[in-house]
Amino acid sequence: MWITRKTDYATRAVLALAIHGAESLSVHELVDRIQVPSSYLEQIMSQLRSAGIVRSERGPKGGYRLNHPPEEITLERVVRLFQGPLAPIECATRNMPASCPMEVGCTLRSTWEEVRDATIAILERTDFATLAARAGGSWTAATKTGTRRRRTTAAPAAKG
Amino acid sequence: MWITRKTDYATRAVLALAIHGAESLSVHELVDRIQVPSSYLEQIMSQLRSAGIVRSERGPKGGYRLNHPPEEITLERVVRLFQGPLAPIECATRNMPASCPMEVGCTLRSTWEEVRDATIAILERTDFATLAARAGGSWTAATKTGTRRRRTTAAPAAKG
DNA sequence: ACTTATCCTACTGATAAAGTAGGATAAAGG
DNA sequence: CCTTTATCCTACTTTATCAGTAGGATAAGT
Repeated sequence: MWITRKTDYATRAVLALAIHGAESLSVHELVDRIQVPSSYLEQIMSQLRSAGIVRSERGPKGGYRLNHPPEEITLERVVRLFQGPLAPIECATRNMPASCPMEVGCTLRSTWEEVRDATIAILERTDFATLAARAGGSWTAATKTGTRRRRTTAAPAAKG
Repeated sequence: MWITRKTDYATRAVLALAIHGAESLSVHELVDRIQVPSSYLEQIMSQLRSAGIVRSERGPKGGYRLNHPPEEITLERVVRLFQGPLAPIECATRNMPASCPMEVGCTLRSTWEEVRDATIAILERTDFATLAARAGGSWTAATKTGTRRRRTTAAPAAKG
Protein backbone atom coordinates (compact mmCIF):
# COMPACT_ATOMS: atom_id res chain seq x y z
CA MET A 1 0.00 0.00 0.00
CA TRP A 2 2.86 2.35 -0.54
CA ILE A 3 1.82 3.70 -3.95
CA THR A 4 0.00 6.93 -3.15
CA ARG A 5 -3.14 7.95 -4.97
CA LYS A 6 -1.22 10.77 -6.55
CA THR A 7 1.16 8.28 -8.12
CA ASP A 8 -1.75 6.10 -9.13
CA TYR A 9 -3.46 9.06 -10.81
CA ALA A 10 -0.25 10.12 -12.53
CA THR A 11 0.36 6.69 -14.04
CA ARG A 12 -3.23 6.48 -15.22
CA ALA A 13 -2.98 9.91 -16.80
CA VAL A 14 0.19 9.05 -18.66
CA LEU A 15 -1.37 5.79 -19.80
CA ALA A 16 -4.45 7.61 -21.04
CA LEU A 17 -2.21 9.91 -23.07
CA ALA A 18 -0.29 6.94 -24.43
CA ILE A 19 -3.52 5.30 -25.50
CA HIS A 20 -4.87 8.47 -27.04
CA GLY A 21 -1.85 8.94 -29.26
CA ALA A 22 -0.24 12.01 -30.72
CA GLU A 23 -2.98 14.61 -30.16
CA SER A 24 -3.30 16.35 -26.85
CA LEU A 25 -5.96 15.88 -24.21
CA SER A 26 -7.23 18.57 -21.84
CA VAL A 27 -7.49 17.98 -18.11
CA HIS A 28 -11.24 17.82 -18.58
CA GLU A 29 -10.91 15.07 -21.17
CA LEU A 30 -8.50 13.20 -18.95
CA VAL A 31 -10.96 13.36 -16.08
CA ASP A 32 -13.52 11.68 -18.33
CA ARG A 33 -11.14 8.77 -18.89
CA ILE A 34 -9.57 8.27 -15.50
CA GLN A 35 -11.57 8.97 -12.37
CA VAL A 36 -9.72 11.83 -10.62
CA PRO A 37 -10.72 15.21 -9.11
CA SER A 38 -9.91 17.74 -11.81
CA SER A 39 -8.16 20.39 -9.75
CA TYR A 40 -5.99 17.73 -8.22
CA LEU A 41 -5.17 16.33 -11.64
CA GLU A 42 -4.10 19.79 -12.75
CA GLN A 43 -1.37 19.78 -10.11
CA ILE A 44 -0.29 16.34 -11.11
CA MET A 45 -0.07 17.24 -14.77
CA SER A 46 2.00 20.30 -13.90
CA GLN A 47 4.42 18.09 -12.04
CA LEU A 48 4.63 15.68 -14.97
CA ARG A 49 5.32 18.65 -17.19
CA SER A 50 8.10 20.04 -15.00
CA ALA A 51 9.70 16.64 -15.10
CA GLY A 52 9.59 16.61 -18.89
CA ILE A 53 7.33 13.59 -19.15
CA VAL A 54 4.50 15.47 -20.79
CA ARG A 55 4.32 18.66 -22.79
CA SER A 56 1.52 21.22 -22.65
CA GLU A 57 -0.20 23.82 -24.80
CA ARG A 58 -2.34 26.59 -23.43
CA GLY A 59 -5.57 28.20 -24.49
CA PRO A 60 -8.52 26.60 -26.29
CA LYS A 61 -7.48 23.45 -28.13
CA GLY A 62 -4.70 23.18 -25.58
CA GLY A 63 -3.93 20.27 -23.29
CA TYR A 64 -1.29 17.68 -22.63
CA ARG A 65 0.53 15.10 -24.70
CA LEU A 66 3.48 12.86 -24.11
CA ASN A 67 6.85 14.50 -24.49
CA HIS A 68 8.53 11.29 -25.74
CA PRO A 69 7.44 8.18 -27.62
CA PRO A 70 5.59 5.95 -25.14
CA GLU A 71 8.05 3.11 -25.49
CA GLU A 72 10.70 5.43 -24.02
CA ILE A 73 8.67 6.26 -20.93
CA THR A 74 8.95 3.65 -18.22
CA LEU A 75 6.65 3.19 -15.28
CA GLU A 76 9.73 3.54 -13.12
CA ARG A 77 10.23 7.11 -14.23
CA VAL A 78 6.72 8.19 -13.34
CA VAL A 79 6.63 6.28 -10.08
CA ARG A 80 9.98 7.60 -8.96
CA LEU A 81 8.90 11.15 -9.71
CA PHE A 82 6.07 10.93 -7.21
CA GLN A 83 7.42 8.38 -4.75
CA GLY A 84 11.06 9.37 -4.48
CA PRO A 85 13.60 6.61 -3.96
CA LEU A 86 12.04 3.21 -4.49
CA ALA A 87 13.68 1.56 -1.49
CA PRO A 88 11.29 0.03 1.05
CA ILE A 89 13.36 1.49 3.89
CA GLU A 90 15.69 4.44 4.21
CA CYS A 91 18.88 2.47 4.80
CA ALA A 92 18.33 0.65 1.49
CA THR A 93 18.47 3.80 -0.60
CA ARG A 94 20.83 3.49 -3.53
CA ASN A 95 23.25 6.25 -2.56
CA MET A 96 23.50 5.24 1.07
CA PRO A 97 26.76 5.33 3.03
CA ALA A 98 28.05 1.78 3.07
CA SER A 99 27.46 0.90 6.71
CA CYS A 100 25.17 1.75 9.59
CA PRO A 101 26.40 1.38 13.17
CA MET A 102 24.03 -1.40 14.14
CA GLU A 103 24.82 -4.87 12.87
CA VAL A 104 21.38 -6.27 13.62
CA GLY A 105 19.74 -3.65 11.47
CA CYS A 106 22.37 -3.92 8.78
CA THR A 107 21.90 -7.64 8.30
CA LEU A 108 18.34 -7.04 7.25
CA ARG A 109 19.43 -4.44 4.80
CA SER A 110 20.49 -6.79 2.05
CA THR A 111 16.98 -8.23 2.01
CA TRP A 112 15.47 -4.76 1.75
CA GLU A 113 17.86 -4.14 -1.11
CA GLU A 114 16.64 -7.27 -2.83
CA VAL A 115 13.09 -5.98 -2.60
CA ARG A 116 14.18 -2.62 -3.91
CA ASP A 117 16.02 -4.10 -6.88
CA ALA A 118 13.20 -6.45 -7.80
CA THR A 119 10.74 -3.57 -7.70
CA ILE A 120 12.91 -1.31 -9.81
CA ALA A 121 13.54 -4.07 -12.35
CA ILE A 122 9.83 -4.63 -12.90
CA LEU A 123 9.03 -0.95 -13.20
CA GLU A 124 11.95 -0.31 -15.52
CA ARG A 125 11.00 -2.98 -18.01
CA THR A 126 7.39 -1.79 -18.14
CA ASP A 127 6.92 1.01 -20.64
CA PHE A 128 3.78 2.87 -21.63
CA ALA A 129 3.71 1.58 -25.18
CA THR A 130 3.36 -1.94 -23.82
CA LEU A 131 0.72 -0.86 -21.33
CA ALA A 132 -1.20 1.04 -23.99
CA ALA A 133 -1.11 -1.96 -26.29
CA ARG A 134 -2.40 -4.18 -23.52
CA ALA A 135 -5.30 -1.82 -22.78
CA GLY A 136 -5.86 -0.76 -26.37
CA GLY A 137 -8.22 -3.54 -27.34
CA SER A 138 -11.01 -3.31 -24.80
CA TRP A 139 -10.73 0.24 -23.68
CA THR A 140 -10.31 2.07 -26.95
CA ALA A 141 -13.10 0.06 -28.49
CA ALA A 142 -15.54 0.72 -25.68
CA THR A 143 -14.93 4.45 -25.42
CA LYS A 144 -14.02 5.88 -28.76
CA THR A 145 -14.50 3.24 -31.40
CA GLY A 146 -12.17 3.59 -34.30
CA THR A 147 -9.38 5.67 -32.82
CA ARG A 148 -6.41 5.27 -35.08
CA ARG A 149 -4.19 2.80 -33.27
CA ARG A 150 -0.58 3.86 -32.91
CA ARG A 151 2.38 1.69 -33.59
CA THR A 152 2.45 -0.66 -30.64
CA THR A 153 5.12 -2.96 -29.36
CA ALA A 154 4.22 -6.61 -29.25
CA ALA A 155 1.59 -7.30 -26.63
CA PRO A 156 3.04 -9.95 -24.33
CA ALA A 157 -0.19 -11.76 -23.44
CA ALA A 158 1.12 -11.61 -19.86
CA LYS A 159 -0.82 -13.77 -17.44
CA GLY A 160 -4.40 -13.05 -18.49
CA MET B 1 10.07 4.00 2.00
CA TRP B 2 7.01 2.04 2.86
CA ILE B 3 8.44 -0.05 5.68
CA THR B 4 7.47 1.85 8.83
CA ARG B 5 9.85 2.21 11.75
CA LYS B 6 7.62 -0.05 13.77
CA THR B 7 8.12 -2.84 11.25
CA ASP B 8 11.82 -2.10 11.14
CA TYR B 9 12.04 -2.31 14.93
CA ALA B 10 10.01 -5.51 15.02
CA THR B 11 12.22 -7.28 12.50
CA ARG B 12 15.34 -6.16 14.35
CA ALA B 13 13.93 -7.42 17.64
CA VAL B 14 13.07 -10.81 16.20
CA LEU B 15 16.51 -11.02 14.64
CA ALA B 16 18.15 -10.13 17.95
CA LEU B 17 16.21 -12.96 19.60
CA ALA B 18 17.19 -15.35 16.83
CA ILE B 19 20.84 -14.44 17.28
CA HIS B 20 20.63 -14.72 21.04
CA GLY B 21 19.30 -18.26 20.89
CA ALA B 22 17.09 -20.22 23.26
CA GLU B 23 17.24 -18.02 26.37
CA SER B 24 14.98 -15.05 26.72
CA LEU B 25 15.87 -11.39 26.52
CA SER B 26 14.14 -8.60 28.41
CA VAL B 27 12.99 -5.44 26.70
CA HIS B 28 15.85 -3.66 28.38
CA GLU B 29 18.38 -6.10 26.95
CA LEU B 30 16.78 -5.79 23.54
CA VAL B 31 17.09 -2.02 23.71
CA ASP B 32 20.82 -2.47 24.27
CA ARG B 33 21.11 -4.46 21.05
CA ILE B 34 18.79 -2.63 18.70
CA GLN B 35 18.37 1.11 19.01
CA VAL B 36 14.68 1.60 19.90
CA PRO B 37 12.75 3.58 22.56
CA SER B 38 11.93 1.05 25.26
CA SER B 39 8.28 1.88 25.91
CA TYR B 40 7.63 1.72 22.20
CA LEU B 41 9.42 -1.59 21.93
CA GLU B 42 7.19 -2.95 24.70
CA GLN B 43 4.15 -2.37 22.54
CA ILE B 44 5.83 -3.99 19.60
CA MET B 45 6.81 -7.05 21.61
CA SER B 46 3.23 -7.36 22.83
CA GLN B 47 2.01 -7.36 19.28
CA LEU B 48 4.56 -10.00 18.30
CA ARG B 49 3.39 -12.06 21.26
CA SER B 50 -0.31 -11.81 20.33
CA ALA B 51 0.60 -12.99 16.88
CA GLY B 52 2.40 -16.02 18.30
CA ILE B 53 5.78 -15.08 16.92
CA VAL B 54 7.39 -14.68 20.33
CA ARG B 55 6.57 -16.03 23.76
CA SER B 56 6.98 -14.14 27.04
CA GLU B 57 7.62 -14.75 30.71
CA ARG B 58 6.94 -12.25 33.44
CA GLY B 59 8.74 -11.16 36.55
CA PRO B 60 12.49 -11.01 37.17
CA LYS B 61 14.38 -13.30 34.80
CA GLY B 62 11.45 -12.82 32.44
CA GLY B 63 11.57 -11.56 28.89
CA TYR B 64 10.93 -12.70 25.36
CA ARG B 65 12.10 -15.60 23.23
CA LEU B 66 11.07 -16.93 19.84
CA ASN B 67 7.99 -19.11 19.86
CA HIS B 68 9.22 -21.28 16.95
CA PRO B 69 12.59 -22.33 15.60
CA PRO B 70 14.03 -19.38 13.67
CA GLU B 71 14.11 -21.26 10.40
CA GLU B 72 10.31 -21.45 10.57
CA ILE B 73 9.85 -17.73 11.01
CA THR B 74 9.94 -15.82 7.75
CA LEU B 75 10.46 -12.13 7.31
CA GLU B 76 7.20 -12.13 5.42
CA ARG B 77 5.29 -13.10 8.54
CA VAL B 78 6.68 -10.29 10.65
CA VAL B 79 6.39 -7.69 7.93
CA ARG B 80 2.83 -8.63 7.11
CA LEU B 81 1.87 -8.42 10.76
CA PHE B 82 2.83 -4.75 10.90
CA GLN B 83 2.28 -3.69 7.31
CA GLY B 84 -0.90 -5.48 6.39
CA PRO B 85 -1.31 -6.72 2.81
CA LEU B 86 1.96 -6.43 0.92
CA ALA B 87 0.45 -5.06 -2.27
CA PRO B 88 1.84 -1.70 -3.41
CA ILE B 89 -1.67 -0.49 -4.20
CA GLU B 90 -5.11 -1.38 -2.95
CA CYS B 91 -6.43 -2.86 -6.18
CA ALA B 92 -3.56 -5.36 -6.20
CA THR B 93 -4.55 -6.95 -2.91
CA ARG B 94 -4.70 -10.72 -3.12
CA ASN B 95 -8.39 -11.16 -2.30
CA MET B 96 -9.55 -8.40 -4.59
CA PRO B 97 -12.73 -8.68 -6.69
CA ALA B 98 -11.64 -9.58 -10.19
CA SER B 99 -12.28 -6.29 -11.99
CA CYS B 100 -12.44 -2.60 -11.34
CA PRO B 101 -14.67 -0.40 -13.52
CA MET B 102 -11.87 1.56 -15.11
CA GLU B 103 -9.86 -0.13 -17.83
CA VAL B 104 -7.02 2.36 -17.73
CA GLY B 105 -6.44 1.72 -14.05
CA CYS B 106 -6.89 -1.99 -14.44
CA THR B 107 -4.22 -2.32 -17.09
CA LEU B 108 -1.66 -1.09 -14.62
CA ARG B 109 -2.82 -3.60 -12.07
CA SER B 110 -0.97 -6.57 -13.44
CA THR B 111 2.28 -4.67 -13.03
CA TRP B 112 1.42 -3.82 -9.43
CA GLU B 113 0.69 -7.49 -8.93
CA GLU B 114 4.10 -8.37 -10.31
CA VAL B 115 5.69 -6.06 -7.75
CA ARG B 116 3.59 -7.56 -4.99
CA ASP B 117 4.49 -11.13 -5.93
CA ALA B 118 8.19 -10.38 -6.24
CA THR B 119 8.17 -8.72 -2.84
CA ILE B 120 6.33 -11.56 -1.16
CA ALA B 121 8.60 -14.14 -2.75
CA ILE B 122 11.71 -12.48 -1.37
CA LEU B 123 10.29 -12.04 2.11
CA GLU B 124 8.94 -15.59 2.21
CA ARG B 125 12.23 -17.22 1.35
CA THR B 126 14.10 -15.17 3.96
CA ASP B 127 13.93 -16.77 7.40
CA PHE B 128 15.48 -15.65 10.66
CA ALA B 129 17.85 -18.58 10.94
CA THR B 130 19.51 -17.46 7.72
CA LEU B 131 19.58 -13.85 8.85
CA ALA B 132 21.00 -14.79 12.23
CA ALA B 133 23.69 -16.91 10.61
CA ARG B 134 24.59 -14.04 8.34
CA ALA B 135 24.92 -11.62 11.28
CA GLY B 136 26.22 -14.16 13.77
CA GLY B 137 29.89 -13.82 12.95
CA SER B 138 30.54 -10.14 13.46
CA TRP B 139 27.79 -9.15 15.79
CA THR B 140 27.80 -11.95 18.32
CA ALA B 141 31.55 -11.79 18.55
CA ALA B 142 31.65 -8.08 19.13
CA THR B 143 28.96 -7.97 21.76
CA LYS B 144 28.98 -11.10 23.80
CA THR B 145 31.95 -13.22 22.82
CA GLY B 146 31.33 -16.92 23.10
CA THR B 147 27.55 -17.13 22.94
CA ARG B 148 26.69 -20.72 22.14
CA ARG B 149 25.84 -20.67 18.45
CA ARG B 150 22.58 -22.35 17.52
CA ARG B 151 22.12 -24.71 14.60
CA THR B 152 22.23 -22.47 11.59
CA THR B 153 21.25 -23.01 8.00
CA ALA B 154 23.98 -22.58 5.43
CA ALA B 155 24.97 -18.95 5.10
CA PRO B 156 24.54 -18.10 1.40
CA ALA B 157 27.38 -15.57 1.09
CA ALA B 158 24.81 -13.37 -0.66
CA LYS B 159 26.31 -10.42 -2.50
CA GLY B 160 28.81 -9.16 0.02
C1' DA C 1 7.05 -6.96 51.01
C1' DC C 2 10.03 -5.37 47.47
C1' DT C 3 11.92 -5.48 43.16
C1' DT C 4 11.82 -6.51 38.40
C1' DA C 5 9.73 -7.50 34.71
C1' DT C 6 5.61 -7.86 31.33
C1' DC C 7 1.01 -6.09 30.29
C1' DC C 8 -2.51 -2.70 28.91
C1' DT C 9 -4.70 1.57 27.58
C1' DA C 10 -5.04 6.25 26.77
C1' DC C 11 -3.06 10.39 25.18
C1' DT C 12 -0.11 13.64 22.19
C1' DG C 13 2.72 15.92 18.68
C1' DA C 14 4.34 15.91 14.02
C1' DT C 15 4.08 14.97 9.34
C1' DA C 16 2.24 13.76 4.98
C1' DA C 17 -1.65 12.66 1.93
C1' DA C 18 -5.49 14.24 -0.51
C1' DG C 19 -7.85 17.45 -1.89
C1' DT C 20 -10.19 22.73 -2.37
C1' DA C 21 -10.14 27.37 -3.69
C1' DG C 22 -9.13 31.28 -6.22
C1' DG C 23 -7.01 33.75 -9.11
C1' DA C 24 -3.09 34.95 -12.91
C1' DT C 25 -1.60 34.09 -17.62
C1' DA C 26 -1.84 32.76 -22.39
C1' DA C 27 -3.91 31.55 -26.81
C1' DA C 28 -7.79 31.17 -30.12
C1' DG C 29 -12.01 33.14 -32.30
C1' DG C 30 -15.01 36.60 -33.17
C1' DC D 1 -10.30 44.41 -28.34
C1' DC D 2 -12.95 41.11 -25.73
C1' DT D 3 -14.62 36.87 -24.43
C1' DT D 4 -13.91 32.06 -23.83
C1' DT D 5 -11.21 28.18 -22.80
C1' DA D 6 -7.61 26.37 -21.28
C1' DT D 7 -3.08 25.88 -18.47
C1' DC D 8 -0.49 27.74 -14.58
C1' DC D 9 0.55 28.78 -9.72
C1' DT D 10 0.13 29.28 -4.70
C1' DA D 11 -2.03 28.94 -0.45
C1' DC D 12 -5.12 26.72 2.57
C1' DT D 13 -7.75 22.80 4.94
C1' DT D 14 -8.79 18.46 6.49
C1' DT D 15 -7.91 13.87 7.90
C1' DA D 16 -5.29 9.96 9.13
C1' DT D 17 -1.31 7.61 10.41
C1' DC D 18 3.11 7.38 12.50
C1' DA D 19 5.96 7.50 16.33
C1' DG D 20 6.21 7.84 20.30
C1' DT D 21 4.98 9.14 26.03
C1' DA D 22 2.89 8.32 30.25
C1' DG D 23 1.14 5.87 33.91
C1' DG D 24 -0.43 2.45 36.09
C1' DA D 25 -2.03 -2.85 36.77
C1' DT D 26 -0.43 -7.56 37.13
C1' DA D 27 2.61 -11.38 37.83
C1' DA D 28 6.81 -13.70 39.29
C1' DG D 29 10.88 -14.25 41.68
C1' DT D 30 14.00 -13.19 46.25
